[in-house]
Amino acid sequence: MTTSTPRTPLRRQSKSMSPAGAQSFGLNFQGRLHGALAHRLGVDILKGVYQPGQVLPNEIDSSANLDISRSAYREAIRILAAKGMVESRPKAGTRVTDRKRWNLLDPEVLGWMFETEPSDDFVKGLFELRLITEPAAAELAALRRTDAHLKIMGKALDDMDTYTLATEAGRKADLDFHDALMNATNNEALASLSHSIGAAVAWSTRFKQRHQALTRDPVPDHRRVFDAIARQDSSAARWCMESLIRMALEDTQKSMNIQYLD
Amino acid sequence: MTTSTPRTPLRRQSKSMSPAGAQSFGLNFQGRLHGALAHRLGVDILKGVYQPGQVLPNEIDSSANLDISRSAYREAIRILAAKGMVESRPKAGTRVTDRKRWNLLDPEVLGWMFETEPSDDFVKGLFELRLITEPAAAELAALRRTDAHLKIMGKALDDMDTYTLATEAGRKADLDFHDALMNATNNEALASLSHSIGAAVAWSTRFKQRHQALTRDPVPDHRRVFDAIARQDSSAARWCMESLIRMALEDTQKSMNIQYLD
DNA sequence: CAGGATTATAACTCAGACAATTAAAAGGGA
DNA sequence: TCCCTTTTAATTGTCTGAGTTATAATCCTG
Repeated sequence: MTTSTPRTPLRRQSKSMSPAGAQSFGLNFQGRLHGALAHRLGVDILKGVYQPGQVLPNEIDSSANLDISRSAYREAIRILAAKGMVESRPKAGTRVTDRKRWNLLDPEVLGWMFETEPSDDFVKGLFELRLITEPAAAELAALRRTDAHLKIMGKALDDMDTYTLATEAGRKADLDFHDALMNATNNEALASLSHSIGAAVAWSTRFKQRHQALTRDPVPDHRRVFDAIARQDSSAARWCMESLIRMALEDTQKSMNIQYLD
Repeated sequence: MTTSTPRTPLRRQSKSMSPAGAQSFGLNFQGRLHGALAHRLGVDILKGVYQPGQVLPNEIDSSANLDISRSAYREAIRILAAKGMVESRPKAGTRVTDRKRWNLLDPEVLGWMFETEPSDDFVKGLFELRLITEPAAAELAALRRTDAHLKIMGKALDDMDTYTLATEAGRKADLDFHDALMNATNNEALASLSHSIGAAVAWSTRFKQRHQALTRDPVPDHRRVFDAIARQDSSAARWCMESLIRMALEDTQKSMNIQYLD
């Protein structure tokens, strides 16, 4: 019943059979042992393998079972603690904190979330949040954007057109667009939030792409937002962004329903 | 020019002069060495003592200078890396990441931010974000709240009345109110965001309190929001929340000597 | 039964060594 | 000269084993 199953080996198998390229572009540097373990534990906590309130086995046993050093184990725990997911005290051990204290909007945590199939409710909530913040952001961007912002957004838009969301380059262009928009709002906090959500959306997009090859072309929607911002029409920017997100939500829901039918 | 000045001693001075109570309720467990160091480095990075792109002195030297072990130092760095503030690679060292990658909405980072006087722009941005999310949240809460939520919010409101924002208990009641409201939205992501912002607002409230003893009584404003949510009047809830935040913003701006009022 | 001393257990800190990674320099061939 | 490969060296990463400190739980005393 414990975590006896080794699953993926956590550490690179000595120096035999190097898979070379594999997936070179790993966003999360989990090439380090502590990172890999934090990743695994984080996903397990999100999946409910370890539940809030539960105390993990102590350092000595855990590190021994995982066949890694205590240092590496401790550093992994430190990472999770920094994200509000565990809390450790002498004598009491390390326990999973209450769900409400988890930093769900941490980009890495969001990534872990989309590692496995996130709950329908969560995805819905995420889009709801997006529907609250991004139209407002578009409105602010329309009022405050400079020509430099416009230039970057235009470039990103073109890239989205040439590559598509099916490619990594295309998804990056999508992110660039939204990032530039956020910078245009001249609001760091808002930008930070949207950066996180954007990452999550990128994950879900990838998800979508995997299960449903053909989706609507997103570029026209984006261009409408762009045009509104370019002519500083704040209310149009808001409205176009809202509609863009609703489209994406629709697509995502469709692809997730399909997913459930499998 | 380097960080030679020892400042606060980072580690408890052996076992002499224990200040006993001091501030017992420390939210951040920085009683641990790695936590204390992460705190200090985090604040320094936010203050610009270490700038984005700059590489920190290597582990060996740093830990030696600070007179702590490499383990403790490394765990501190792990914490900062988890919050997106630094990034370390073999041979290249540990460098402060680009500001855009910092998890500014991490509750701990926000706390560090308010440790020193945060920039006017940042506070303004935070309120702007609050002005976007919280009214929307109030609206959702009005639609989805249960009697259990109402009960908690009512209790918090009473507590806010008896204690005031001048006391820790009063600020906690304020947090409780907002937390309950967020739970009522039935949206985890939104709740997580507001939890972070709430913490920041609590810090700024404390700030406000320090510089300007007499502020408007916030309870009536809160009660209007509560009433609207109780009778499931979503648009009223939105409006009342918006006005509540504008009031708070006004007070904060006054206490911070911010020049540009709208 | 309350409150203070005791104990056992866990995290915490330390020191020193070795391994793995990789940026940068050195070298070699066209 | 330029590009590609090899070597080097600096830094983080990992490991081991030991001692220290905080504290939850227990025991003891009044």
